[in-house]
Amino acid sequence: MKGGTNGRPKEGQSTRIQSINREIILYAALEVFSIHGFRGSTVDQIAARAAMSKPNLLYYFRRKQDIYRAVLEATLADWLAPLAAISPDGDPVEELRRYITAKLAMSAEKPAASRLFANEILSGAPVVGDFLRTRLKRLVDEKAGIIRDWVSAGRLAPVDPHHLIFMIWATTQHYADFDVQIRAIIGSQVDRPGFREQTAQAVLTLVLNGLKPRP
Amino acid sequence: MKGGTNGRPKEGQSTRIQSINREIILYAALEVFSIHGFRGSTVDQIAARAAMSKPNLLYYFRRKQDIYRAVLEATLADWLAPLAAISPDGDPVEELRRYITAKLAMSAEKPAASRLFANEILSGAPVVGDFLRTRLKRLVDEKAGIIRDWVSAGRLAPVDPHHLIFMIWATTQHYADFDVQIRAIIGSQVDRPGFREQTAQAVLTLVLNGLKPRP
Amino acid sequence: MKGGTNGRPKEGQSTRIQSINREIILYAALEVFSIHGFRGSTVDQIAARAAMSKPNLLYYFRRKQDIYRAVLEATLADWLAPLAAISPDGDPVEELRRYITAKLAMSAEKPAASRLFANEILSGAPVVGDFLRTRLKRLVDEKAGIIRDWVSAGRLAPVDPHHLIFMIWATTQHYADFDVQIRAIIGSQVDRPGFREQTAQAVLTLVLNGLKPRP
Amino acid sequence: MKGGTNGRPKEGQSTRIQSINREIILYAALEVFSIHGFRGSTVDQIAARAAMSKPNLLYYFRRKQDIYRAVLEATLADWLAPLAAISPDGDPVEELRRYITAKLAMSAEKPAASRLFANEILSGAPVVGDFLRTRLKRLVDEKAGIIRDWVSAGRLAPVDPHHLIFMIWATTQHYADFDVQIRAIIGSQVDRPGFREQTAQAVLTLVLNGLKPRP
DNA sequence: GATGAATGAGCCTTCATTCAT
DNA sequence: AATGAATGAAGGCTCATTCAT
Repeated sequence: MKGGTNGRPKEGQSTRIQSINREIILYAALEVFSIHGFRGSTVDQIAARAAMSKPNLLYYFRRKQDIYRAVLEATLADWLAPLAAISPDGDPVEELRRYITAKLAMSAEKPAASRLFANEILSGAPVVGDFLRTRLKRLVDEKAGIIRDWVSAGRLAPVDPHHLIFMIWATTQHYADFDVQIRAIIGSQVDRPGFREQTAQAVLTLVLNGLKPRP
Repeated sequence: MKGGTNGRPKEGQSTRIQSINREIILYAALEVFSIHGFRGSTVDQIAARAAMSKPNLLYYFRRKQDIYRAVLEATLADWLAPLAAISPDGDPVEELRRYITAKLAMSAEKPAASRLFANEILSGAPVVGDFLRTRLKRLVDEKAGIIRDWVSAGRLAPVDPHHLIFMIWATTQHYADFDVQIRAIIGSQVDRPGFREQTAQAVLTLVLNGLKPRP
Repeated sequence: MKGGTNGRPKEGQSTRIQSINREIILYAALEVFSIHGFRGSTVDQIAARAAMSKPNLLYYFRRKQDIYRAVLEATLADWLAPLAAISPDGDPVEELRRYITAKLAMSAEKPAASRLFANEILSGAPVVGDFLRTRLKRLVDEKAGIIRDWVSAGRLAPVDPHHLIFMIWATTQHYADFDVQIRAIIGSQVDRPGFREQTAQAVLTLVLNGLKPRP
Repeated sequence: MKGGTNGRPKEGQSTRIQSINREIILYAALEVFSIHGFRGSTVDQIAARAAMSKPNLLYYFRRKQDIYRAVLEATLADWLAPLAAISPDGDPVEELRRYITAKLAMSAEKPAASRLFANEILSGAPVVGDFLRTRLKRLVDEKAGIIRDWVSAGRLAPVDPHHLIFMIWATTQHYADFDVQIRAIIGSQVDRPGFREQTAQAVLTLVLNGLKPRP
């Protein structure tokens, strides 16, 4: 019997079925936590979504918190990737266009991840607080530096780099986090084929050119 | 000749102490619900914040749901006001500037209200769903029409009106909803005196002028 | 201010409005207790039926138990009267006929009283237990003696007096206590004008003559 | 692949320990409900009697109502059996003698069941109301028809069949429902060995022969 | 690797009762 | 004589977690 005295799966060594089940659980948990938040979600709900008995689920993750933490961590990596990709060597507008497009794609493809994160932050970031203050801050500050340089070089309009980043986050994530509201207002056209491209177009135009008509 | 079921305060007539306590409760509930969401909040927490015994709190609002609904409704009115104020007769840029400024002010002054709303939407809008599909949609569609006219007249750059409104919502509310994250990244300068104006400046510049340097 | 230092009404001295309100309360309490029993009834229900505020009701009867006790006691007197009226000097059949008729009349006119009593006994007679073991037992034993004498004298068929009394109680009270069941079976004819007389006729025939055809 | 909401035992399949515990609970619930009625009983009381923790009890029956309903239904079958056994082909007096004897036996052996039923009816039959109006009514009407035929054939004294049935119910159940009162009056002789037979003797004599001395 | 059974803690809500006016 | 306001003590039910198999 692998995995220690009580057969509970340790990370590192894991059979095929173990890692499969972990995936199933994490996926189910994401769906549930992203809607109801940590306290509003129940282990039962997650177990039901994972088509698994509750004790079996707790065999893989001993505590509700553990599942939550695992889902969040699995999400954070994806979260950082697009921002990390911004390079000081590219063309400023092109780099930002790519970043915005990537974030919008994530919102469309993994809305649950975005909502999970939003919920966590709204609750005061009890779990990812540390991450925000350390890794995220470092990364953001670094990229803000790049943007500042671009502005100094006259390659971007004079904007505060941090506010720019916040604005991009807000705008792109909004389409995932406030999906219900958007649907309530513009209806099912959200599900039409071209909607994503149209959205990207609108957001990019706005962020890059602004509202004032250019001569 | 009363004959009520429990001497619970009747709607319509209310004594001084009643309306005071109602206010206290709603204020406390806003604080609690805005952080933990509906399911994550407990009546105990609210009662504690209201410095009131739990049964006394339930003397004013029979059910947790009733409190939640009342807080939300009290919030929605404020919510609509700035958008409703956009007038077709004003200068487009000026009207939008005023709108954005007003929304940023609300985010700064009543962040809890914004978070409460965000939580409700994230949970699928179980309570305000109807409101979104009716009153909000009507109002947004009306204002979108105004913006469309401005664009047609060449007084605004060609933008999709709905996406513009979403973008403004996202950006302005972000400062309330993701406050914790913003603080984690740019630290306590959030609390410095001029921060609000500086934020407004940055957002307005971005939304109005865009990123690309203007010649 | 009559009635002592705190104005609570003492028995003995009472203003007109006080005794009126007491009556109203007792009447309302009878209706409620007779259906839901002591524990199943709430002061609220009684107050609502009495068209009175709860604190005002408790101004007259300090505790729920007090109301219950008062209603029961008010009922017991009526309860005993018909049995007490059985006289050793009358004709046996005539005396019993009168008794049965009187009990049936009470069932029809004051079904709630009968049900209240039934509920109390079903619950183990926590309040009237003493009464049963003392006053009621004395009275029943006395009347049983009379019946026994009648039997000895050959004026009644040889029956056990106690069982006879129980049977009369059971049969007559049944029409009040199990009213719902009777209605479910024989429907609304219960409310037809002649039903009471018809019932009396049937019960008397049975008790007096029995099932076997008489030659 | 279970995926249930809470690992609550499914109907249909049940392990040994499940059916044992269900029995224990139903038995305990019968004792409690029969004395205090539905509203007057607490899940705590039942759990205590069943020597089980409250949540464990609720693991088997999710709601207090479910337990109540289950106990009642388990009782109703027994309830109908003796009446259903009356056959048109037997001797009328003999059939009724058997019925009365059977009902008295049930009262003596399962007094709690009788009291449970009495409590339910007194409360207005909120749960068994439907049963009374359908299955019970059908059965009673059928048997009433048989009795009516017997009367027509001169094999029974002229009695109203429904009132006869009510009288038998009343009389036989009285010994269970009003046990406390009977004990208060005739004391502990209730527990003496021959009491049951003596009661049966008395009731049968009365119902069959009536009070008037036969020549 | 999986599940049925069990439980302590907590949460929403009701209710009898009291206090102050 | 009456009522609005307040509260402690349950009571029904849920839920994360553990135990045993």
